[in-house]
Amino acid sequence: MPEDKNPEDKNAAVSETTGEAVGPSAAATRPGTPRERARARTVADILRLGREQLALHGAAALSLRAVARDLGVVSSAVYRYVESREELLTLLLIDAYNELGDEVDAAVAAVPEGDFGGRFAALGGAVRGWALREPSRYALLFGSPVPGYRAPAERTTAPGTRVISALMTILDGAFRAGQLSAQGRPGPAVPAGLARDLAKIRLEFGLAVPDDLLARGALAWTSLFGAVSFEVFGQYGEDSFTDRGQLFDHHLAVLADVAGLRAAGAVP
Amino acid sequence: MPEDKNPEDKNAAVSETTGEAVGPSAAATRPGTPRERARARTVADILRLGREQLALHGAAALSLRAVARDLGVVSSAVYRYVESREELLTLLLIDAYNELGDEVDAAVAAVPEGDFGGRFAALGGAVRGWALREPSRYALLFGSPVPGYRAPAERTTAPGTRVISALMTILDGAFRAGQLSAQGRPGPAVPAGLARDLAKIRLEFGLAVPDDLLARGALAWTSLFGAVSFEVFGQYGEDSFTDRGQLFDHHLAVLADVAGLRAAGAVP
DNA sequence: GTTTATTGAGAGCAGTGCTCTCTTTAATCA
DNA sequence: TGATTAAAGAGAGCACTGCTCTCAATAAAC
Repeated sequence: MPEDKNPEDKNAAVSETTGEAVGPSAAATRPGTPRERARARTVADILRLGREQLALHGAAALSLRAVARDLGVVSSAVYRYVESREELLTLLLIDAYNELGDEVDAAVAAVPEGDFGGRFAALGGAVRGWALREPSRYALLFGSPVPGYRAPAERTTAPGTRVISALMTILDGAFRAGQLSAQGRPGPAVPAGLARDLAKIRLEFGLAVPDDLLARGALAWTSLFGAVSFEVFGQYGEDSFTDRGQLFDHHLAVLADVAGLRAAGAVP
Repeated sequence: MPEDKNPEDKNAAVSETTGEAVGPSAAATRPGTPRERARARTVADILRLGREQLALHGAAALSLRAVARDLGVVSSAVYRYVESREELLTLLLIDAYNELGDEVDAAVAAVPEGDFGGRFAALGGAVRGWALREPSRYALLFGSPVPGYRAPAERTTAPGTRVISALMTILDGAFRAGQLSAQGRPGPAVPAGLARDLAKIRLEFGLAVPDDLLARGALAWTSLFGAVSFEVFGQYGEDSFTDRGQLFDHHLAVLADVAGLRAAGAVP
Protein backbone atom coordinates (compact mmCIF):
# COMPACT_ATOMS: atom_id res chain seq x y z
CA MET A 1 0.00 0.00 0.00
CA PRO A 2 2.76 2.49 0.67
CA GLU A 3 3.98 2.00 -2.85
CA ASP A 4 5.88 4.74 -4.64
CA LYS A 5 4.33 7.97 -3.55
CA ASN A 6 7.20 10.28 -4.25
CA PRO A 7 9.95 8.60 -6.28
CA GLU A 8 11.54 12.00 -6.86
CA ASP A 9 12.65 12.26 -3.28
CA LYS A 10 14.07 8.81 -3.39
CA ASN A 11 16.14 9.48 -6.43
CA ALA A 12 17.28 12.81 -5.12
CA ALA A 13 18.51 10.99 -2.05
CA VAL A 14 20.38 8.58 -4.27
CA SER A 15 22.12 11.32 -6.16
CA GLU A 16 23.12 13.25 -3.10
CA THR A 17 24.31 10.27 -1.20
CA THR A 18 26.40 8.88 -4.02
CA GLY A 19 27.59 12.32 -4.95
CA GLU A 20 29.36 12.23 -1.62
CA ALA A 21 30.28 8.58 -1.56
CA VAL A 22 31.83 8.92 -4.97
CA GLY A 23 35.26 10.04 -3.91
CA PRO A 24 37.03 7.71 -1.50
CA SER A 25 35.06 4.98 0.22
CA ALA A 26 33.61 6.96 3.06
CA ALA A 27 29.91 6.98 3.87
CA ALA A 28 30.05 3.75 5.88
CA THR A 29 30.81 5.28 9.24
CA ARG A 30 28.77 8.41 8.59
CA PRO A 31 25.79 8.77 10.89
CA GLY A 32 22.20 8.74 9.74
CA THR A 33 19.45 6.22 10.16
CA PRO A 34 20.29 2.56 9.64
CA ARG A 35 18.21 2.63 6.49
CA GLU A 36 20.23 5.50 5.10
CA ARG A 37 23.48 3.78 5.87
CA ALA A 38 22.36 0.52 4.31
CA ARG A 39 21.19 2.43 1.30
CA ALA A 40 24.46 4.28 0.93
CA ARG A 41 26.33 1.02 1.18
CA THR A 42 24.21 -0.58 -1.53
CA VAL A 43 24.63 2.41 -3.82
CA ALA A 44 28.36 2.26 -3.22
CA ASP A 45 28.30 -1.43 -4.11
CA ILE A 46 26.41 -0.73 -7.30
CA LEU A 47 28.92 1.94 -8.16
CA ARG A 48 31.80 -0.39 -7.48
CA LEU A 49 30.33 -3.15 -9.61
CA GLY A 50 29.54 -0.64 -12.32
CA ARG A 51 33.11 0.59 -12.24
CA GLU A 52 34.35 -2.98 -12.61
CA GLN A 53 32.04 -3.67 -15.52
CA LEU A 54 32.99 -0.39 -17.11
CA ALA A 55 36.67 -1.18 -16.81
CA LEU A 56 36.19 -4.70 -18.12
CA HIS A 57 33.73 -4.32 -20.96
CA GLY A 58 33.47 -0.63 -21.72
CA ALA A 59 30.76 1.95 -21.33
CA ALA A 60 28.34 0.85 -24.00
CA ALA A 61 28.37 -2.68 -22.62
CA LEU A 62 27.52 -1.50 -19.13
CA SER A 63 24.44 -3.48 -18.17
CA LEU A 64 22.22 -2.83 -15.21
CA ARG A 65 21.10 -6.44 -15.32
CA ALA A 66 24.67 -7.62 -15.05
CA VAL A 67 25.26 -5.30 -12.12
CA ALA A 68 22.13 -6.74 -10.52
CA ARG A 69 23.43 -10.27 -11.05
CA ASP A 70 26.80 -9.41 -9.53
CA LEU A 71 24.96 -7.82 -6.66
CA GLY A 72 22.97 -11.03 -6.19
CA VAL A 73 19.69 -9.30 -6.76
CA VAL A 74 17.00 -9.28 -9.40
CA SER A 75 17.28 -6.64 -12.08
CA SER A 76 14.34 -4.54 -11.04
CA ALA A 77 15.77 -4.12 -7.56
CA VAL A 78 18.64 -1.89 -8.64
CA TYR A 79 16.13 0.63 -9.92
CA ARG A 80 15.38 1.34 -6.27
CA TYR A 81 18.86 2.83 -6.06
CA VAL A 82 19.70 4.10 -9.51
CA GLU A 83 17.17 5.91 -11.64
CA SER A 84 18.38 4.46 -14.91
CA ARG A 85 21.38 3.25 -16.81
CA GLU A 86 22.07 6.86 -17.72
CA GLU A 87 22.10 7.84 -14.09
CA LEU A 88 24.62 5.12 -13.35
CA LEU A 89 26.75 6.30 -16.25
CA THR A 90 26.64 9.82 -14.88
CA LEU A 91 27.73 8.62 -11.46
CA LEU A 92 30.57 6.65 -13.02
CA LEU A 93 31.50 9.66 -15.11
CA ILE A 94 31.77 11.89 -12.05
CA ASP A 95 33.62 9.14 -10.23
CA ALA A 96 36.16 8.80 -13.02
CA TYR A 97 36.63 12.55 -13.40
CA ASN A 98 37.36 12.80 -9.73
CA GLU A 99 39.77 9.92 -9.69
CA LEU A 100 41.66 11.44 -12.61
CA GLY A 101 41.55 14.82 -10.92
CA ASP A 102 42.88 13.38 -7.67
CA GLU A 103 45.77 11.66 -9.40
CA VAL A 104 46.66 14.73 -11.41
CA ASP A 105 46.55 16.94 -8.33
CA ALA A 106 48.71 14.51 -6.40
CA ALA A 107 51.25 14.23 -9.19
CA VAL A 108 51.46 17.99 -9.55
CA ALA A 109 51.75 18.55 -5.83
CA ALA A 110 54.67 16.13 -5.67
CA VAL A 111 56.78 18.54 -7.68
CA PRO A 112 58.24 21.68 -6.07
CA GLU A 113 55.97 24.65 -6.43
CA GLY A 114 58.37 26.72 -8.45
CA ASP A 115 59.23 24.02 -10.97
CA PHE A 116 56.51 24.83 -13.45
CA GLY A 117 57.98 22.74 -16.24
CA GLY A 118 58.19 19.81 -13.88
CA ARG A 119 54.63 20.30 -12.78
CA PHE A 120 53.46 20.47 -16.37
CA ALA A 121 55.26 17.22 -17.13
CA ALA A 122 53.80 15.64 -14.00
CA LEU A 123 50.32 16.65 -15.02
CA GLY A 124 50.72 15.19 -18.48
CA GLY A 125 52.27 12.01 -17.16
CA ALA A 126 49.49 11.57 -14.64
CA VAL A 127 46.82 11.93 -17.31
CA ARG A 128 48.56 9.40 -19.53
CA GLY A 129 49.19 7.02 -16.68
CA TRP A 130 45.61 7.01 -15.54
CA ALA A 131 44.32 6.72 -19.11
CA LEU A 132 46.48 3.70 -19.86
CA ARG A 133 45.49 2.08 -16.60
CA GLU A 134 41.80 2.80 -17.10
CA PRO A 135 41.22 2.85 -20.85
CA SER A 136 37.48 2.20 -20.67
CA ARG A 137 36.89 4.89 -18.12
CA TYR A 138 39.12 7.28 -20.04
CA ALA A 139 37.03 6.49 -23.11
CA LEU A 140 33.90 7.35 -21.17
CA LEU A 141 35.31 10.77 -20.34
CA PHE A 142 37.15 11.71 -23.51
CA GLY A 143 35.96 9.36 -26.22
CA SER A 144 32.90 9.45 -28.36
CA PRO A 145 29.85 10.41 -26.38
CA VAL A 146 27.77 7.38 -25.42
CA PRO A 147 24.89 7.33 -27.91
CA GLY A 148 21.66 8.70 -26.57
CA TYR A 149 23.43 9.87 -23.44
CA ARG A 150 23.97 13.51 -22.63
CA ALA A 151 25.94 14.21 -19.49
CA PRO A 152 24.15 16.63 -17.21
CA ALA A 153 26.46 19.63 -17.29
CA GLU A 154 25.40 20.91 -13.88
CA ARG A 155 26.81 17.79 -12.27
CA THR A 156 29.77 16.94 -14.47
CA THR A 157 31.25 20.34 -15.25
CA ALA A 158 32.96 20.83 -11.91
CA PRO A 159 34.77 17.46 -11.77
CA GLY A 160 35.25 17.58 -15.53
CA THR A 161 37.26 20.78 -15.42
CA ARG A 162 39.74 19.76 -12.78
CA VAL A 163 42.56 18.92 -15.18
CA ILE A 164 42.29 22.10 -17.21
CA SER A 165 42.05 24.04 -13.97
CA ALA A 166 45.23 22.44 -12.73
CA LEU A 167 46.92 23.21 -16.03
CA MET A 168 45.82 26.84 -15.95
CA THR A 169 47.06 27.16 -12.41
CA ILE A 170 50.50 25.97 -13.48
CA LEU A 171 50.67 28.26 -16.49
CA ASP A 172 49.38 31.24 -14.58
CA GLY A 173 51.85 30.60 -11.80
CA ALA A 174 54.65 30.40 -14.30
CA PHE A 175 53.58 33.62 -15.94
CA ARG A 176 53.38 35.48 -12.66
CA ALA A 177 56.84 34.17 -11.81
CA GLY A 178 58.14 35.48 -15.11
CA GLN A 179 58.75 32.01 -16.42
CA LEU A 180 56.18 31.93 -19.17
CA SER A 181 56.86 33.75 -22.39
CA ALA A 182 56.66 33.43 -26.13
CA GLN A 183 60.46 33.47 -25.97
CA GLY A 184 60.99 35.89 -28.77
CA ARG A 185 58.62 34.39 -31.29
CA PRO A 186 55.15 35.78 -31.03
CA GLY A 187 52.55 33.40 -32.36
CA PRO A 188 49.84 34.12 -34.86
CA ALA A 189 47.58 37.06 -34.18
CA VAL A 190 44.62 36.48 -31.88
CA PRO A 191 41.46 37.63 -33.66
CA ALA A 192 38.87 39.70 -31.82
CA GLY A 193 36.32 36.96 -31.17
CA LEU A 194 38.89 34.64 -29.70
CA ALA A 195 40.32 37.50 -27.67
CA ARG A 196 36.91 38.11 -26.13
CA ASP A 197 36.56 34.45 -25.15
CA LEU A 198 40.03 34.45 -23.67
CA ALA A 199 39.34 37.62 -21.74
CA LYS A 200 36.26 36.04 -20.23
CA ILE A 201 38.24 32.96 -19.22
CA ARG A 202 40.99 35.13 -17.75
CA LEU A 203 38.44 37.00 -15.70
CA GLU A 204 36.54 33.93 -14.61
CA PHE A 205 39.61 32.08 -13.38
CA GLY A 206 41.52 35.12 -12.21
CA LEU A 207 44.41 34.60 -14.58
CA ALA A 208 47.10 37.00 -15.65
CA VAL A 209 48.28 35.13 -18.76
CA PRO A 210 47.90 37.22 -21.92
CA ASP A 211 45.92 36.18 -24.97
CA ASP A 212 48.60 34.56 -27.08
CA LEU A 213 49.95 32.48 -24.23
CA LEU A 214 46.48 31.56 -23.04
CA ALA A 215 45.57 30.29 -26.50
CA ARG A 216 48.81 28.32 -26.54
CA GLY A 217 47.90 26.85 -23.21
CA ALA A 218 44.59 25.70 -24.65
CA LEU A 219 46.47 24.10 -27.50
CA ALA A 220 48.76 22.32 -25.07
CA TRP A 221 45.66 21.08 -23.27
CA THR A 222 43.90 19.68 -26.32
CA SER A 223 47.18 18.32 -27.66
CA LEU A 224 47.90 16.49 -24.45
CA PHE A 225 44.58 14.70 -24.65
CA GLY A 226 45.03 14.19 -28.37
CA ALA A 227 48.27 12.34 -27.76
CA VAL A 228 46.80 10.29 -24.93
CA SER A 229 43.68 9.48 -26.91
CA PHE A 230 45.69 8.32 -29.89
CA GLU A 231 47.58 5.98 -27.65
CA VAL A 232 44.58 4.69 -25.70
CA PHE A 233 42.32 4.37 -28.71
CA GLY A 234 44.96 2.63 -30.79
CA GLN A 235 45.33 5.23 -33.50
CA TYR A 236 49.04 4.59 -33.78
CA GLY A 237 49.26 1.32 -35.61
CA GLU A 238 50.33 -1.90 -33.98
CA ASP A 239 54.06 -1.50 -34.43
CA SER A 240 54.65 2.08 -35.50
CA PHE A 241 55.93 3.16 -32.14
CA THR A 242 57.49 0.57 -29.90
CA ASP A 243 58.27 2.88 -27.00
CA ARG A 244 55.24 5.07 -26.64
CA GLY A 245 56.52 6.51 -23.41
CA GLN A 246 59.46 8.08 -25.21
CA LEU A 247 57.18 9.45 -27.90
CA PHE A 248 54.86 10.91 -25.30
CA ASP A 249 57.66 12.44 -23.30
CA HIS A 250 59.03 14.06 -26.41
CA HIS A 251 55.61 15.42 -27.28
CA LEU A 252 55.17 16.70 -23.76
CA ALA A 253 58.51 18.47 -23.88
CA VAL A 254 57.61 20.14 -27.17
CA LEU A 255 54.22 21.08 -25.76
CA ALA A 256 55.80 22.68 -22.73
CA ASP A 257 57.77 24.77 -25.14
CA VAL A 258 54.65 25.55 -27.15
CA ALA A 259 52.90 26.69 -24.01
CA GLY A 260 55.80 29.03 -23.29
CA LEU A 261 57.35 27.11 -20.44
CA ARG A 262 61.05 26.90 -20.26
CA ALA A 263 61.87 23.28 -21.06
CA ALA A 264 62.78 21.41 -17.88
CA GLY A 265 66.51 21.42 -17.43
CA ALA A 266 67.10 23.80 -20.31
CA VAL A 267 69.64 26.53 -19.87
CA PRO A 268 68.21 30.00 -20.54
CA MET B 1 18.21 -28.53 -50.18
CA PRO B 2 21.00 -26.38 -51.53
CA GLU B 3 21.12 -24.57 -48.21
CA ASP B 4 24.31 -23.01 -47.00
CA LYS B 5 27.12 -25.19 -48.20
CA ASN B 6 29.90 -22.64 -48.19
CA PRO B 7 28.95 -19.43 -46.45
CA GLU B 8 32.59 -18.38 -46.56
CA ASP B 9 32.48 -17.81 -50.29
CA LYS B 10 29.34 -15.80 -49.99
CA ASN B 11 30.76 -13.53 -47.38
CA ALA B 12 33.98 -13.14 -49.26
CA ALA B 13 31.91 -12.00 -52.22
CA VAL B 14 30.14 -9.48 -50.03
CA SER B 15 33.36 -8.02 -48.75
CA GLU B 16 34.92 -7.76 -52.16
CA THR B 17 31.89 -6.30 -53.79
CA THR B 18 31.31 -3.70 -51.16
CA GLY B 19 34.96 -3.00 -50.86
CA GLU B 20 34.63 -1.63 -54.38
CA ALA B 21 31.18 -0.14 -54.11
CA VAL B 22 32.24 1.74 -51.05
CA GLY B 23 33.69 4.76 -52.75
CA PRO B 24 31.30 6.57 -55.10
CA SER B 25 28.11 4.88 -56.17
CA ALA B 26 29.44 2.77 -58.99
CA ALA B 27 28.77 -0.97 -59.22
CA ALA B 28 25.38 -0.54 -60.88
CA THR B 29 26.54 -0.51 -64.48
CA ARG B 30 29.36 -2.95 -63.89
CA PRO B 31 28.92 -6.26 -65.76
CA GLY B 32 28.52 -9.58 -64.03
CA THR B 33 25.60 -11.90 -63.74
CA PRO B 34 22.21 -10.37 -62.94
CA ARG B 35 22.39 -11.98 -59.52
CA GLU B 36 25.72 -10.38 -58.81
CA ARG B 37 24.47 -6.99 -59.86
CA ALA B 38 21.32 -7.27 -57.77
CA ARG B 39 23.42 -8.39 -54.86
CA ALA B 40 25.81 -5.50 -55.19
CA ARG B 41 22.90 -3.10 -55.33
CA THR B 42 21.39 -4.55 -52.17
CA VAL B 43 24.68 -4.38 -50.33
CA ALA B 44 25.07 -0.78 -51.44
CA ASP B 45 21.58 -0.06 -50.12
CA ILE B 46 22.39 -1.64 -46.80
CA LEU B 47 25.54 0.42 -46.62
CA ARG B 48 23.64 3.58 -47.43
CA LEU B 49 21.00 2.91 -44.81
CA GLY B 50 23.70 2.00 -42.31
CA ARG B 51 25.49 5.26 -43.04
CA GLU B 52 22.25 7.16 -42.44
CA GLN B 53 21.61 5.37 -39.16
CA LEU B 54 25.19 5.90 -38.11
CA ALA B 55 24.98 9.61 -38.83
CA LEU B 56 21.64 9.93 -37.06
CA HIS B 57 22.00 7.80 -33.97
CA GLY B 58 25.68 6.96 -33.60
CA ALA B 59 27.71 3.82 -33.90
CA ALA B 60 26.61 1.94 -30.83
CA ALA B 61 22.96 2.44 -31.78
CA LEU B 62 23.49 0.98 -35.22
CA SER B 63 20.91 -1.77 -35.49
CA LEU B 64 20.77 -4.41 -38.18
CA ARG B 65 17.09 -4.84 -37.50
CA ALA B 66 16.47 -1.18 -38.13
CA VAL B 67 18.43 -1.38 -41.37
CA ALA B 68 16.29 -4.36 -42.32
CA ARG B 69 13.14 -2.40 -41.58
CA ASP B 70 14.29 0.56 -43.65
CA LEU B 71 15.16 -1.88 -46.40
CA GLY B 72 11.65 -3.30 -46.21
CA VAL B 73 12.88 -6.75 -45.38
CA VAL B 74 12.84 -9.08 -42.44
CA SER B 75 15.82 -8.93 -40.11
CA SER B 76 17.26 -12.31 -40.96
CA ALA B 77 17.43 -11.41 -44.63
CA VAL B 78 20.21 -8.86 -44.23
CA TYR B 79 22.44 -11.60 -42.90
CA ARG B 80 22.53 -12.91 -46.46
CA TYR B 81 24.50 -9.80 -47.35
CA VAL B 82 26.35 -8.79 -44.24
CA GLU B 83 27.97 -11.33 -42.00
CA SER B 84 27.21 -9.50 -38.78
CA ARG B 85 26.79 -6.13 -37.20
CA GLU B 86 30.54 -6.00 -36.82
CA GLU B 87 31.02 -6.57 -40.51
CA LEU B 88 28.66 -3.70 -41.28
CA LEU B 89 30.57 -1.51 -38.85
CA THR B 90 33.79 -2.41 -40.61
CA LEU B 91 32.34 -1.52 -43.97
CA LEU B 92 31.10 1.80 -42.62
CA LEU B 93 34.47 2.40 -41.02
CA ILE B 94 36.26 1.91 -44.31
CA ASP B 95 33.65 4.01 -46.06
CA ALA B 96 34.12 6.87 -43.62
CA TYR B 97 37.92 6.69 -43.73
CA ASN B 98 37.78 6.94 -47.48
CA GLU B 99 35.37 9.82 -47.52
CA LEU B 100 37.56 11.72 -45.08
CA GLY B 101 40.63 10.80 -47.11
CA ASP B 102 38.99 11.97 -50.31
CA GLU B 103 38.04 15.32 -48.82
CA VAL B 104 41.46 15.85 -47.32
CA ASP B 105 43.18 14.98 -50.58
CA ALA B 106 40.91 17.31 -52.51
CA ALA B 107 41.44 20.17 -50.10
CA VAL B 108 45.20 19.71 -50.18
CA ALA B 109 45.28 19.45 -53.96
CA ALA B 110 43.39 22.74 -54.24
CA VAL B 111 46.39 24.59 -52.80
CA PRO B 112 49.48 25.24 -54.97
CA GLU B 113 52.06 22.51 -54.66
CA GLY B 114 54.76 24.73 -53.22
CA ASP B 115 52.60 26.33 -50.55
CA PHE B 116 53.27 23.83 -47.83
CA GLY B 117 51.87 25.97 -45.05
CA GLY B 118 48.71 26.45 -47.07
CA ARG B 119 48.46 22.75 -47.71
CA PHE B 120 48.89 22.00 -44.03
CA ALA B 121 46.12 24.44 -43.16
CA ALA B 122 43.92 22.96 -45.87
CA LEU B 123 44.45 19.48 -44.49
CA GLY B 124 43.57 20.54 -40.98
CA GLY B 125 40.56 22.48 -42.12
CA ALA B 126 39.31 19.56 -44.16
CA VAL B 127 39.58 17.20 -41.22
CA ARG B 128 37.71 19.61 -38.99
CA GLY B 129 35.09 20.36 -41.60
CA TRP B 130 34.32 16.71 -42.22
CA ALA B 131 34.32 15.93 -38.51
CA LEU B 132 31.83 18.69 -37.72
CA ARG B 133 29.64 17.65 -40.60
CA GLU B 134 29.78 13.96 -39.69
CA PRO B 135 30.25 13.79 -35.93
CA SER B 136 28.96 10.25 -35.53
CA ARG B 137 31.15 8.91 -38.27
CA TYR B 138 34.11 10.86 -36.94
CA ALA B 139 33.42 9.31 -33.56
CA LEU B 140 33.46 5.87 -35.12
CA LEU B 141 36.92 6.52 -36.53
CA PHE B 142 38.58 8.52 -33.79
CA GLY B 143 36.48 8.11 -30.68
CA SER B 144 36.34 5.35 -28.15
CA PRO B 145 36.50 1.98 -29.78
CA VAL B 146 33.06 0.39 -30.13
CA PRO B 147 32.85 -2.11 -27.27
CA GLY B 148 33.48 -5.68 -28.30
CA TYR B 149 34.50 -4.54 -31.74
CA ARG B 150 38.02 -4.79 -33.02
CA ALA B 151 38.60 -3.34 -36.46
CA PRO B 152 40.36 -5.82 -38.74
CA ALA B 153 43.68 -4.10 -39.34
CA GLU B 154 44.27 -5.77 -42.69
CA ARG B 155 41.25 -3.99 -44.12
CA THR B 156 41.23 -0.70 -42.25
CA THR B 157 44.89 0.22 -42.06
CA ALA B 158 45.18 1.41 -45.65
CA PRO B 159 42.19 3.77 -45.64
CA GLY B 160 42.90 4.66 -42.02
CA THR B 161 46.35 6.03 -42.78
CA ARG B 162 45.40 8.35 -45.61
CA VAL B 163 45.39 11.52 -43.53
CA ILE B 164 48.72 10.90 -41.86
CA SER B 165 50.14 9.93 -45.25
CA ALA B 166 48.95 13.19 -46.72
CA LEU B 167 50.44 15.07 -43.80
CA MET B 168 53.76 13.31 -44.13
CA THR B 169 53.80 14.06 -47.82
CA ILE B 170 53.36 17.76 -47.10
CA LEU B 171 56.05 17.85 -44.43
CA ASP B 172 58.49 15.81 -46.48
CA GLY B 173 57.90 18.02 -49.49
CA ALA B 174 58.50 21.09 -47.38
CA PHE B 175 61.70 19.63 -46.00
CA ARG B 176 63.04 18.72 -49.42
CA ALA B 177 62.21 22.22 -50.57
CA GLY B 178 64.16 23.64 -47.66
CA GLN B 179 61.06 25.03 -46.03
CA LEU B 180 60.94 22.85 -42.98
CA SER B 181 63.27 23.55 -40.11
CA ALA B 182 63.42 23.86 -36.38
CA GLN B 183 64.10 27.55 -37.05
CA GLY B 184 66.95 27.92 -34.69
CA ARG B 185 65.40 26.19 -31.69
CA PRO B 186 66.13 22.51 -31.63
CA GLY B 187 63.57 20.59 -29.67
CA PRO B 188 64.17 18.08 -26.92
CA ALA B 189 66.58 15.25 -27.64
CA VAL B 190 65.17 12.21 -29.41
CA PRO B 191 66.02 9.11 -27.36
CA ALA B 192 67.35 5.98 -29.03
CA GLY B 193 64.15 3.94 -29.00
CA LEU B 194 62.11 6.70 -30.54
CA ALA B 195 64.86 7.35 -33.08
CA ARG B 196 64.68 3.71 -34.18
CA ASP B 197 60.92 3.94 -34.67
CA LEU B 198 61.28 7.15 -36.60
CA ALA B 199 64.00 5.66 -38.77
CA LYS B 200 61.72 2.78 -39.65
CA ILE B 201 58.91 5.16 -40.57
CA ARG B 202 61.29 7.27 -42.64
CA LEU B 203 62.40 4.19 -44.52
CA GLU B 204 58.93 2.78 -44.98
CA PHE B 205 57.49 5.97 -46.40
CA GLY B 206 60.61 7.15 -48.18
CA LEU B 207 60.93 10.34 -46.18
CA ALA B 208 63.87 12.64 -45.76
CA VAL B 209 62.66 14.50 -42.65
CA PRO B 210 65.09 14.11 -39.74
CA ASP B 211 64.15 12.73 -36.34
CA ASP B 212 63.31 15.87 -34.45
CA LEU B 213 61.11 17.27 -37.20
CA LEU B 214 59.46 13.92 -37.77
CA ALA B 215 58.55 13.65 -34.12
CA ARG B 216 57.19 17.19 -34.27
CA GLY B 217 55.14 16.18 -37.28
CA ALA B 218 53.66 13.34 -35.28
CA LEU B 219 52.79 15.79 -32.55
CA ALA B 220 51.10 18.08 -35.05
CA TRP B 221 49.14 15.07 -36.24
CA THR B 222 47.90 13.96 -32.84
CA SER B 223 47.30 17.56 -31.82
CA LEU B 224 45.20 18.25 -34.87
CA PHE B 225 42.93 15.37 -34.00
CA GLY B 226 43.01 16.32 -30.36
CA ALA B 227 41.66 19.75 -31.19
CA VAL B 228 39.03 18.37 -33.54
CA SER B 229 37.98 15.69 -31.06
CA PHE B 230 37.60 18.22 -28.27
CA GLU B 231 35.31 20.25 -30.47
CA VAL B 232 33.29 17.34 -31.82
CA PHE B 233 33.01 15.54 -28.51
CA GLY B 234 32.06 18.68 -26.64
CA GLN B 235 35.04 18.88 -24.32
CA TYR B 236 35.07 22.64 -24.49
CA GLY B 237 32.15 23.69 -22.33
CA GLU B 238 28.99 25.13 -23.73
CA ASP B 239 30.07 28.74 -23.82
CA SER B 240 33.81 28.78 -23.26
CA PHE B 241 34.61 29.45 -26.88
CA THR B 242 32.04 31.18 -28.99
CA ASP B 243 33.99 31.18 -32.22
CA ARG B 244 35.57 27.78 -32.40
CA GLY B 245 36.76 28.39 -35.93
CA GLN B 246 39.04 31.16 -34.73
CA LEU B 247 40.37 29.00 -31.94
CA PHE B 248 41.04 26.16 -34.33
CA ASP B 249 42.73 28.39 -36.88
CA HIS B 250 44.96 29.78 -34.19
CA HIS B 251 45.84 26.30 -33.02
CA LEU B 252 46.52 25.23 -36.57
CA ALA B 253 48.84 28.16 -37.11
CA VAL B 254 50.77 27.36 -33.94
CA LEU B 255 50.92 23.71 -34.97
CA ALA B 256 52.34 24.62 -38.37
CA ASP B 257 55.04 26.44 -36.49
CA VAL B 258 55.54 23.46 -34.19
CA ALA B 259 55.92 21.18 -37.16
CA GLY B 260 58.61 23.49 -38.53
CA LEU B 261 56.60 25.03 -41.33
CA ARG B 262 57.03 28.68 -41.99
CA ALA B 263 53.73 30.23 -40.92
CA ALA B 264 51.63 31.11 -43.97
CA GLY B 265 52.25 34.71 -44.89
CA ALA B 266 55.09 35.12 -42.43
CA VAL B 267 58.12 37.05 -43.51
CA PRO B 268 61.35 35.05 -43.14
C1' DG C 1 11.09 -26.68 -68.96
C1' DT C 2 13.58 -28.67 -65.29
C1' DT C 3 17.13 -28.10 -61.99
C1' DT C 4 19.38 -25.56 -58.54
C1' DA C 5 21.41 -21.79 -56.29
C1' DT C 6 19.87 -17.75 -53.98
C1' DT C 7 16.87 -15.13 -51.29
C1' DG C 8 13.27 -13.85 -48.03
C1' DA C 9 10.03 -15.15 -44.19
C1' DG C 10 9.21 -16.62 -39.76
C1' DA C 11 10.00 -18.66 -35.47
C1' DG C 12 12.98 -18.86 -31.79
C1' DC C 13 16.91 -18.03 -28.26
C1' DA C 14 19.30 -15.26 -25.15
C1' DG C 15 20.17 -10.95 -23.96
C1' DT C 16 18.99 -5.73 -22.93
C1' DG C 17 16.38 -1.40 -20.32
C1' DC C 18 12.60 -0.50 -17.88
C1' DT C 19 7.72 -0.76 -15.56
C1' DC C 20 4.31 -2.62 -12.72
C1' DT C 21 2.44 -5.32 -9.04
C1' DC C 22 2.90 -8.12 -5.13
C1' DT C 23 5.17 -9.81 -1.07
C1' DT C 24 8.63 -9.74 2.38
C1' DT C 25 11.63 -7.35 5.41
C1' DA C 26 13.00 -4.23 8.77
C1' DA C 27 13.02 0.34 10.93
C1' DT C 28 10.03 3.28 13.59
C1' DC C 29 6.54 4.72 16.75
C1' DA C 30 3.06 4.09 20.38
C1' DT D 1 7.23 -5.04 23.27
C1' DG D 2 4.05 -5.15 19.49
C1' DA D 3 1.64 -2.74 15.69
C1' DT D 4 2.49 0.33 11.85
C1' DT D 5 4.54 1.72 7.80
C1' DA D 6 8.18 2.75 4.75
C1' DA D 7 11.53 0.55 1.98
C1' DA D 8 13.31 -3.20 -0.69
C1' DG D 9 13.27 -7.38 -3.35
C1' DA D 10 10.85 -10.75 -6.54
C1' DG D 11 8.84 -11.77 -10.63
C1' DA D 12 6.24 -11.17 -14.67
C1' DG D 13 5.96 -8.62 -18.71
C1' DC D 14 6.89 -5.31 -22.82
C1' DA D 15 9.56 -3.88 -26.53
C1' DC D 16 13.82 -4.05 -28.27
C1' DT D 17 18.54 -6.14 -29.79
C1' DG D 18 21.94 -9.74 -32.53
C1' DC D 19 21.88 -13.91 -34.46
C1' DT D 20 20.52 -18.91 -36.01
C1' DC D 21 17.78 -22.25 -38.07
C1' DT D 22 14.34 -24.12 -41.08
C1' DC D 23 11.20 -23.73 -44.75
C1' DA D 24 9.06 -21.80 -48.81
C1' DA D 25 9.28 -18.76 -52.88
C1' DT D 26 11.93 -16.96 -56.57
C1' DA D 27 14.71 -16.50 -60.42
C1' DA D 28 18.92 -17.70 -62.91
C1' DA D 29 21.21 -21.49 -65.45
C1' DC D 30 21.27 -25.45 -67.90
